[in-house]
Amino acid sequence: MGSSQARRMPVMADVAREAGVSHQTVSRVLNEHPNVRSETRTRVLEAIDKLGYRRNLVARALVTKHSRTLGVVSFDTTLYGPASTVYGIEQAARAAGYFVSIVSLKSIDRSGVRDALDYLADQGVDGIVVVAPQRSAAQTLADLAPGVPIVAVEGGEAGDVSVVCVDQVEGGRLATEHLLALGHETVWHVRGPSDWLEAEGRVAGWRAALAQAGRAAPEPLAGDWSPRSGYEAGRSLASMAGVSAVFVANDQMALGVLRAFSEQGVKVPDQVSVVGFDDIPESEFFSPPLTTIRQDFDAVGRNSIEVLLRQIEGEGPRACERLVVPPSFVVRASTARA
Amino acid sequence: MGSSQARRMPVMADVAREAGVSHQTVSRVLNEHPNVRSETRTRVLEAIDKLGYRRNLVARALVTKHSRTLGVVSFDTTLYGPASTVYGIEQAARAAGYFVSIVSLKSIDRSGVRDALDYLADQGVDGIVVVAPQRSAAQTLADLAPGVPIVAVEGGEAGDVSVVCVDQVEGGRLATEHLLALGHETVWHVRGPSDWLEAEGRVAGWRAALAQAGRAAPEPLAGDWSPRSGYEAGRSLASMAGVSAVFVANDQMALGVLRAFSEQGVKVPDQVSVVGFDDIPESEFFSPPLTTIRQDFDAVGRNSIEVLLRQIEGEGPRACERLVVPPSFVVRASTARA
DNA sequence: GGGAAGACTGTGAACGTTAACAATGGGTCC
DNA sequence: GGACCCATTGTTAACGTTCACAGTCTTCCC
Repeated sequence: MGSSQARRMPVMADVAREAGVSHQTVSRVLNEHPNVRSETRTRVLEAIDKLGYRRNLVARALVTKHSRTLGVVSFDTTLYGPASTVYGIEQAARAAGYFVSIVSLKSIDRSGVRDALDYLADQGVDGIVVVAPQRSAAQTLADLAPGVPIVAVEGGEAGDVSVVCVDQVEGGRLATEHLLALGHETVWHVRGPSDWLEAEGRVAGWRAALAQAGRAAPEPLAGDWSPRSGYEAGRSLASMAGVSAVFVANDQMALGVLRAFSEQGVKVPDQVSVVGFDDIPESEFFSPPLTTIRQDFDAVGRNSIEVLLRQIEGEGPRACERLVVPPSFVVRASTARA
Repeated sequence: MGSSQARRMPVMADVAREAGVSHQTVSRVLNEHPNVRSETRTRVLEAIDKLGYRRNLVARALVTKHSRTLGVVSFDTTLYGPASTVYGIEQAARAAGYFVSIVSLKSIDRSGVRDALDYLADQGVDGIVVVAPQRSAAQTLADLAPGVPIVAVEGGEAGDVSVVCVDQVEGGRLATEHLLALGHETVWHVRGPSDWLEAEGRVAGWRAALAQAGRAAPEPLAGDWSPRSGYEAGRSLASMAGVSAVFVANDQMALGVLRAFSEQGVKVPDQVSVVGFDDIPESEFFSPPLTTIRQDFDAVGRNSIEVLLRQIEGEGPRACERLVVPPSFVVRASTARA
């Protein structure tokens, strides 16, 4: 207290003077260069401590050309899936000593993704993770400003860029096979928006399972991931005859379906079985507790950072990896024998 | 295609040469300095375009001492509240031309917050928003590395640092008064963890409303925000006599309470009325749809950036602001006349 | 026509770090 | 004992931008 603007932050030269060495020796101590006499090292360390010196990472980044910052582009981090993935990414990145700079897109159009990418590249990030599971986003990645490594999460086919994703097709298949195994004649599906690769994958898994069992696939009902859209789909389903099993593409919509059924007096699981997707923390406490497919978002986040760092730090030509995380099945009380 | 490593990025000097001016003139064009002949400006702009030049923000930050990056420290961005707040912050920051660097804490202890703050300060952020509504976090902010402006979201009393928050006490009061107005003798409360300021505020509002109406306040039941803890509290409440109205400190726990009541055959709202807090997207589709207190996380995010920027860009002594966002009341179907 | 004000442009020096290279000193090996 | 190596340290020059200041060229006024 006292001086209005504490005297200027000490720099490396100040530490050097204090310790009676050159600034380069200070730099060497900071960077753990092996060839520094241990007595010198302690002297420098003491000086650093005494002066309260902190290395200026901006200056460092300027000369090394590495910011130790990773960029994350995501769509609507308010949703549980993206939020969890970003969280996993952030944890993994920090553990690896990287900062995380984030851009949340409100809507995904080609130019939005491109802008976000440019924006992050300008800032000098060492690599970028794109959590944007829409087809439109995935395509944009192909023709990106080169030079900065990229990993796509849930990124579809991926011509040129590495991808980490959950096996959505397998998830859809698991859900459907479970319902079929319970003796249901066929399985209805409330799908996610058609622009989303995840939605497509789940539809594909559902179709495949039905086809394999030789059952007809009813027309899927369209949703937009929101509980409301699930509710509306639920009302439609409740009014239709012969619906005994529904696979809903995410837990939020499943909640809406459950609500609609409950309003219409349709008992779950007595009259209709319902399976969701995601396993959000709430699912276990739905009425009834929801049987669902769990995605390990944490693993996705961790893996994407691993792949990205391999690209950043690795030598040689950038191999384009594709890493698939398996989903798992969580049985609760919303499904029953037909 | 072709060169394995595209030739080095052009720098300002390259643009200058191309346009036949000095590097300083290029800088002036980039920074929209008024005294540049418009013909010169176009020439520079063309050169920039032709070369595909992009300004190096790291070098710029080194000399200006401003990174145009804001730090965000948050606790568990997987929860709806923090996620929404961070989202609002990010949108507002980007709109103001700032990058956002984020640190998500797994648990909040004094040293965790301090480390996060140091970490961000090292990176050279121009300001920090701390979304850490625990008392322990709030206290740490007081004795922080000075020099970098800070705003606390949901930060409690705040000796020295600006705070933006939702009026939790008012929220608790609204919920309780609503239930009292419906004719309930008293209102039970499932509270959040005691370390959280938000939990305290809601308890205080609930107590105040009961006291004002001259009613006795039953012992609150402890929860940890999770649906499971709500479920357990719900089981206790279901087994107790004379419970007709419950104010639950967040929607997730309210879901657990609803589930427990449903299992025990307690009808909501016929036998017991329930009010939640947050208004998460799911609440509208609970069984029954939940009456709750809505927090405008978006406004909180926007306001916190406004306050922070005022501190960063404003001249003069840093005024310590306190901005309170009012909660609003959402009536749905989980409450009824006693 | 002399001078001053202002518009426009250029030159050199920061900013704080790491990289590259040079210098010193002590030892080892033959 | 001289060549050579290695550990340790210092010196100088980048990195790519903005800032401070110094020009130059108009223009305008008396």
